[in-house]
Amino acid sequence: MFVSTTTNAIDAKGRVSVPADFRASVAAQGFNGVYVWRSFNGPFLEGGGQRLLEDYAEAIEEMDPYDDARTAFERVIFGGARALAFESTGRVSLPRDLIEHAGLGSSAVFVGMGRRFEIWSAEAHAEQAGKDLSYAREHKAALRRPRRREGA
Amino acid sequence: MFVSTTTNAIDAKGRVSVPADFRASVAAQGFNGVYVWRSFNGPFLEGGGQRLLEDYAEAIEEMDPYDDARTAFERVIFGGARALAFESTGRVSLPRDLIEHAGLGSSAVFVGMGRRFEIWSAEAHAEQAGKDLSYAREHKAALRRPRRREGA
DNA sequence: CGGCATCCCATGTTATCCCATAGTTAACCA
DNA sequence: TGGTTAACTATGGGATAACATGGGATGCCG
Repeated sequence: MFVSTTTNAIDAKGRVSVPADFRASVAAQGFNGVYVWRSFNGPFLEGGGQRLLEDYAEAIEEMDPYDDARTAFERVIFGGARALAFESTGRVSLPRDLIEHAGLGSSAVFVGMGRRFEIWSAEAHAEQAGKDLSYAREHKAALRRPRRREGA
Repeated sequence: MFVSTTTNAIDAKGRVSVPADFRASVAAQGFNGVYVWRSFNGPFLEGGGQRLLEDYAEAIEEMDPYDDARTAFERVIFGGARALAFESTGRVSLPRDLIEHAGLGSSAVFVGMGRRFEIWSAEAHAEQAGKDLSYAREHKAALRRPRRREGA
C-alpha cells in the first residue's frame, strides 16, 4: 500500500528517486518498477505497480471485446501508461511528456493514495492540499467509522 | 503486456522498428516477431505475439462451426494476419497492403493495448486519441472498480 | 534481369549502469 | 546512557550499452 507524502529531486537527466517504501510495496509483483500515466483529472501523474494495471486489465476483460468503450479505455489506460523500471539505486527516469503534463521542475511530490500514488509539482500540490483540507473539513461527516471485520 | 505509445519512423524500404519493450514482451513465445492484421474497426492495424493468436484460435474453437461471425473472424484474423519477423536490429518490414490500410506515411504510432497493440498513422492517431480521452473521461464510471487482490 | 526482402555494418542519441558521496536512521556495544 | 558503527537512502557525475535509423551488399523468386 502506498502511504505518506515525499518530495524528491529531479536531476538534469530527468531522474527521480521513488520513495523507498513505495518501492518496497511493488517489490515481488513481477516487474521491478512502476507504471505511470497522465491523470485525466488534472495536471498530475498517477501510478501504481504491475498488479494495479493487471487489475485494470481484468476489469476491462469483462467488457465486450470490440465494444467502443472498451477500446477507448484500453487506448487511454495502456496506451497512456509508461513502464518505468527502477535503476540500481531506486530511481526512474521520467519521460518528457509526463514531466510536461505535471509541470514538474526540479522536484516531484509523491503522494500515497493506497493502491495508487500520485506525482505532483510542488506548486500544484501545495494548492491542491489546501483545497483538500477545507473540503475534508466541510465533509467530515461523510467519513464514518469503518465496520469492524471478523477476525480483527 | 503491451503498454505506452511510441512513434517510430518508416524508412524508404517500409521498415519500422518495433518498440524495444514490445519486442521484449513477445520474446520467448516461439516466434521471434509479431503478427499484424488490418483492423475491421478503422484505418489502423492490430497486432500481437504468437500467444495472442493462439488465444484467438481457442476462443474461435468454441463458436459454432458455421456461425457467420466465426468464419468472418477466421478470414480476417487468420487469413489477414501477416507474420512479421524481427530482423537483427528489431525492425519488421510492413507489407504494402497493411501500410495502405492504415494510411501510413513516414512514421507509425504503436499503441499498447495490454494483450495486443495497434499501429496508427500520426494523423489518425492524433484524432482518435482526442476522442478516446474525452470518452474515457465521461464514462470512467463504466469501468468497474478493479477487484482488490491480496497484497498491495 | 528487376523488384523485393534480408543481412550486415555504421552512427548519433538517449537511456542505463556503475561508482562515489552525504545525510539519516537504526543497531550495537561498552 | 553515550558514542561509534553499520545500513540504507537520496543524489551527482562519468562511462557504457541499448535503441532507432540510414545505407550498402547479398540472396531469392518471378
